[in-house]
Amino acid sequence: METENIFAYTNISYLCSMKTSESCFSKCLYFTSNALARKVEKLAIDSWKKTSLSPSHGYLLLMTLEQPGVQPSLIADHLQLQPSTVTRLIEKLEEKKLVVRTTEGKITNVYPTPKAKNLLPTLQQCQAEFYRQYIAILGREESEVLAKNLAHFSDKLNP
Amino acid sequence: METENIFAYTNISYLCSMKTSESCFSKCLYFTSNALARKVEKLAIDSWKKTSLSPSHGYLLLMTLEQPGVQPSLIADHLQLQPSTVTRLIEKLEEKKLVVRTTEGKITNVYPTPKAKNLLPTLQQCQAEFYRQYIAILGREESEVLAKNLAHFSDKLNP
DNA sequence: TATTAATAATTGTATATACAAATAAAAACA
DNA sequence: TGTTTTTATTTGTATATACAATTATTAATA
Repeated sequence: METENIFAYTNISYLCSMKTSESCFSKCLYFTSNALARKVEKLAIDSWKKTSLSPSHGYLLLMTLEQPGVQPSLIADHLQLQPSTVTRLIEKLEEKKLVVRTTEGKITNVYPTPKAKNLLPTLQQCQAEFYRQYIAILGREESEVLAKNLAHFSDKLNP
Repeated sequence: METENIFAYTNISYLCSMKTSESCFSKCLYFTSNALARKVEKLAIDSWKKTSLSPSHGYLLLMTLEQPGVQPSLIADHLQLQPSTVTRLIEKLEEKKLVVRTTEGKITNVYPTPKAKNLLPTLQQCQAEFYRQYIAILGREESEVLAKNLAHFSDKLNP
């Protein structure tokens, strides 16, 4: 396949004179996707701060509350994380006495503790707060379209 | 501000029956942006494998080749990474004898070594290869629009 | 039924990244 | 000129994440 290098025009003075937003890197999916993810992450971390949980932990905990006994493999699937990562997240929630695990054969089930159940409203608040925040900045319609787009392109890049 | 919770409809059976791509999380920027970034990252890692450098290291090294003496702060700016992260990346490249640092006062300059200069064609190849790969999967036009979009929304989420 | 293959989860190890604090130098300013 | 503020960089520390290998269990199959 023929492809010119979009970065071929880069040279010292050019790069030097650019603002970040016009950098050649801003045309590159590697940087744009990472930068966006990090900024969204930051927003999410802020929103979840009052629970002293990271967004991943928060969402995982929500999953166990919505679906007590949920299996790590399903969690990994929905949160789009590796099984090993999910194990680590669960371990931490277990330490905090927010979930318990039971294992039967090769199947593990994750259940929320009463402490987690009490936390549910706060968790939902955090989730809503996060949503509200990015909506406020990006716009409702735009946010929805963006998320849809990201999901679409993400799917195309499978696995 | 009034905002209904887009996730409010989630419940056990619903979540259970969904394919990942229709999960409520696929409407959430947190997951969509992270998932995309990770998949793009994976593609990039593959493309850069032949240099045994991570994409970040590769791009940083390219910057020093395009602009010998470039300062960490400018690198951080263009690569959209924290200064501390850039320091760590440079340290590693220094270990590999690919860059050298000189410090005068508070200013540090990063220069590519001859070894790095020899590597330039390979680096450019990797960059082009990465570009070619995602173009092949996502389409040229689509990729460009996507990157532009990501940069746009990323900007809006500043700082 | 016995063997093989697939699946679920975990553990060991490595990575990139960030934040906050520290250091040091330069610039602003009073 | 002396003091304060800003800037550039680095260090210490913590995090999330991943990959590869391992364990254990279940399912498939010959």
